[in-house]
Formats: sequence, C-alpha cells, structure tokens
Amino acid sequence: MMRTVPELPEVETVRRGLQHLLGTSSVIARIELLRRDLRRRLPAALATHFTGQPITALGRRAKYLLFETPVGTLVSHLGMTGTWRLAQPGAEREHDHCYVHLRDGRRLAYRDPRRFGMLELQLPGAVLPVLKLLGPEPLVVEDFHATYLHGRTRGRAVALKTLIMDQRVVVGVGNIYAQEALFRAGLKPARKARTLRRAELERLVAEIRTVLTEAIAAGGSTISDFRQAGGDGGYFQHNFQVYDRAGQSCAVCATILRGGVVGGRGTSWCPSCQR
DNA sequence: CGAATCACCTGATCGC
DNA sequence: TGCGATCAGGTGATTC
Repeated sequence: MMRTVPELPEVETVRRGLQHLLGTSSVIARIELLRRDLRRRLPAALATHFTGQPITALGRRAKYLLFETPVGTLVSHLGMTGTWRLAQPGAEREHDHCYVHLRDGRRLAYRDPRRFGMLELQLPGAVLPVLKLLGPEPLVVEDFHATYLHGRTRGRAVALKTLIMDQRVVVGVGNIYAQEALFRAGLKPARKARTLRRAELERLVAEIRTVLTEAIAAGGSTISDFRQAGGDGGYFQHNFQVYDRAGQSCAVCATILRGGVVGGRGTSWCPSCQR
C-alpha cells in the first residue's frame, strides 16, 4: 500500500481517527515505553505522569498531535514513519515504541520504524520550545494571508519551496503539498521568495489552503491505520499532479515535468505552467 | 545574520 | 539469488 510522509492533512486525519476512537471519556491506565531513543530521548516521566488521567481532547498544532489531559499534554510528532493504532493483545509489532493502555482495556500503540518522531510531555500553562517557534496555521484565514506572507518573503533569497516548508513561516506544509501548491499557483519551486508580486502571493496562499483542504477531505494521502467510516484510507495521492511525476507529462499542458533538487529534497514541476 | 548542507534512521528499490 | 548502494524526507544541528 502506498505510504506518504505525514503532513498536515495526514496528521489531521489521524487526529480525527483518534478522536473518534477515544471519544471524550477515555482514561489512561498507564503508559509503557518500550524504547526511548527516538529522534529525541523520550522523557521517562511519560510513563507515570498521565496515570489515571482522562483524555479530554485530541488536538493538533502544525504536524503535532496533542493528547490533552488535566495534568498536561502528551505531544506526538509522527516524523516520517510514525503511526498510532489500536493494538489489542497479540497485535504487537516490531518498532512499537510506546503503548498507551486505557482503563477500558484497549491499547494505543505508537510505532515508528525510523524513529524520526517524538513524544513529549507539556505541562499545563507551558509551551514546549518546539511549539513556540511555529508559524501560523495555513487554514486559519486571519493568520495566514498574502500580507503576512509578504512580510516573510521580503529580502529573502531562499527558494519559494523552501520558504513554505519552513515551519516558522507557515506550518503543516511538507515536501509533497509544497510541490502541489506551487504547481497549482503556477510558481516555480526555485523562484526566489523576494521576487513574488502581490497577486502571486495571493495565489500561493489560496492554493496552499485549497490543496490542504482537499487533501483533508480525501482523508489525506494514505498513511494511517485509521480509516474514515466505511472507507479504506486516504486517497488524495491519486490527485498528485507533480509529486514524484518528473519525466511524465503535465496534466494541464502535457509538457514533460522536470525533476531536480530544491532545498535538498526531490522536487518536480512543470517548466511551462510554473514561472 | 541568512542560506546551504549534513545527520539522523529504516525499508524499499535498483544495479550488478 | 544475494548484496551493497541509493533514495525517501521532517527537523534540528552545523557549516559557509
């Protein structure tokens, strides 16, 4: 099955799946840490801090999942290969790093083969340093708009694609949706950020928002063990127009899509549609 | 300071 | 068939 790295739509899909599973009355019995050396070392306090606490809400900030409890928040980043799933006895898998045992007997498992993800503990009233640096949510219209983005592009020589993947500028956009949004906006990934005109900034903001919204509606691009009711996982991957399509023809103008490296990552674009 | 590059990690894929 | 090389990329550190 095709897997893609979790960006905002995939994390939001996981959040909804978890929220559906957990409802509003799930209580944590205990947390079991199988190995702590993920991208950052998991705090040992995770194992005991949440014992007996209800999960009052399932939130999301950028690509971080937030398990809210009265004594703090379990913050989870999926990195590139992280997944949450329900794992009943016997369903253990290699690379399961954390089990959240619920009082009703169910067990949530965090699995992450590459260990690029992380779990953190955030106390009430505190904000983790990694969350402090984050830019605006792209789907919050009053926070993310052309005027804001103009301020962040001024004087910046950085490639446009790198800019919109910078989580300090705007959150949730990774290598896939950056490429898709730039294609839709008709902007070349390597374009220097400072050269954008007002109308182009407006298009970029609009297309980032649109592609993320469409992807959320499609349940993301398949990555998760959580499924929408009656569905079989996300299906937005069928809507990719440039991602991983270098050498194939543009869906709009049939020009052969180009491939290269921008910001150290594989990138493809239409040399005709994108300027 | 901003921009570019590297490191982290495992599984899938490719070429010989 | 086997095996080493290569690639994938979110994020934070390092280098230029």
